[in-house]
Amino acid sequence: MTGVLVVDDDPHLLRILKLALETSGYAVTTAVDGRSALLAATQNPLALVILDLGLPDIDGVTVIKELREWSRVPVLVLSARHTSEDKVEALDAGADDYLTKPFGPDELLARLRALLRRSADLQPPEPVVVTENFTVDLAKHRVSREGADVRLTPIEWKILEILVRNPEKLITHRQLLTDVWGPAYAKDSNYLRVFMAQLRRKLEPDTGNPRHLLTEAGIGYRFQP
Amino acid sequence: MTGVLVVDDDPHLLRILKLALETSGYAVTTAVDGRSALLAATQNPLALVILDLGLPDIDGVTVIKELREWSRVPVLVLSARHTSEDKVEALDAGADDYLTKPFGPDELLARLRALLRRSADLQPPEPVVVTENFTVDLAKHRVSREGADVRLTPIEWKILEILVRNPEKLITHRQLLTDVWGPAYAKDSNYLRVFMAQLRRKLEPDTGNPRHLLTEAGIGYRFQP
DNA sequence: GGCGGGCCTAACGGATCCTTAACGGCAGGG
DNA sequence: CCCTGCCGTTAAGGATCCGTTAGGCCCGCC
Repeated sequence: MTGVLVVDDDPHLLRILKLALETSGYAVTTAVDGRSALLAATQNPLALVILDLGLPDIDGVTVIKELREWSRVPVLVLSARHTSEDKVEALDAGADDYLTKPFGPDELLARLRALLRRSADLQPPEPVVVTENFTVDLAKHRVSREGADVRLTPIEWKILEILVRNPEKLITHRQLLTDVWGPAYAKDSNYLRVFMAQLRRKLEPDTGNPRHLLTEAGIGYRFQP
Repeated sequence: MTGVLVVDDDPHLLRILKLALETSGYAVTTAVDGRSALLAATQNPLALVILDLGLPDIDGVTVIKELREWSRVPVLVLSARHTSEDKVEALDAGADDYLTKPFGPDELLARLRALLRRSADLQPPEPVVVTENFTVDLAKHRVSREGADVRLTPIEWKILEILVRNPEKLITHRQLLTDVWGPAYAKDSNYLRVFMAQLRRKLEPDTGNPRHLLTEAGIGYRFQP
């Protein structure tokens, strides 16, 4: 079964789309805003995303950019805005097609078939770790948050890399110190605390209550995806 | 070089399209009817076809179907007909996108980029890399800026080539040094800084604020298309 | 031999980054 | 209640790294 995610804040249109798609044989999941759309995209195996640009919480283009940081799923954009600038912006952000409202259901389904046909035969694995707040691309050595690149210093990156490569696993102070600074610096100092504070300031939404870079008192740190 | 075939029976529109595409860095071949279009498609290595449906000899949809019997090249359809039936027919015949006249050149180029981006996943890495400021032709060993060729020394080219072949990926100093000068020269000196300055002076519009040849302090460099 | 292009070295201002120290919050134990 | 670890945060110094320029060396070419 082909999974399709439909994102629209209009419940009426959402119901119509869901019905039309399901009668055409697709498995449909829905979302009503950008936040929940990105979350749903991480949890379901999707073959295509239909995205309305006019969302209540996040700008639709931002949703595309964030999605594109870790996924290549085809994105078909729906929008009431029909200027060239809007279309160019969405397409260059990573969308695959742009359909202006009002549209006929036949055309939507045809464009959907075209996209699915084109992307039917590719699925390369991606060395990208993603959380709801930031994404880490190990291969490209790059970390971004809310669509924007985050600049990390060499030591910050090294620490983050070690933690991210061992999700949910507890890494001791000693291991981090020797891996980053070398065996000579294995004795505890407060380098680590300083850099963890830096990392959290750059990546965590609430520095006081970290959600992904957790500390295990007296032992070490842990990365929670 | 990214080859694009443009098929249209209106010589005026054809000339406009050809010019717009060439200034964007594509290699354009043209055809004025369906017969010659199918012939041209067999003879040139193409990355994309832009096809006007209103041709004098063969019906456009038939052209798509015939083309699809042996080629998977992305097809972007132009047409004055804007009914759902026309779009569905063309898309289901094998077209990848359907753009109704009149259209803005910006939108056409954006949709073209979207199609090329999608189909680039299957093919080996592109022989031509284009940025808004300069283009690099890996195959022909040439780089041009604002239409004019840029003279690069052998070492400058080697550095640029390595960076461009790994878009957005961070390349460490060590890797650049060993790849360009050999393993013996892996120890840091400042050749690299000198040559990066040279490259930026030749390619970047604002040397002080590089937009494509980015430096990652303490680690290496990154090419941003 | 003169000449020019390409490559390496040296040096300096400026930006970035690492280290260190100091302070406050928090919990547990005396 | 105070004392003591442990952690998080901030700020400032000094060290390191980067970009840039200038000059000298080497080699091929006129």
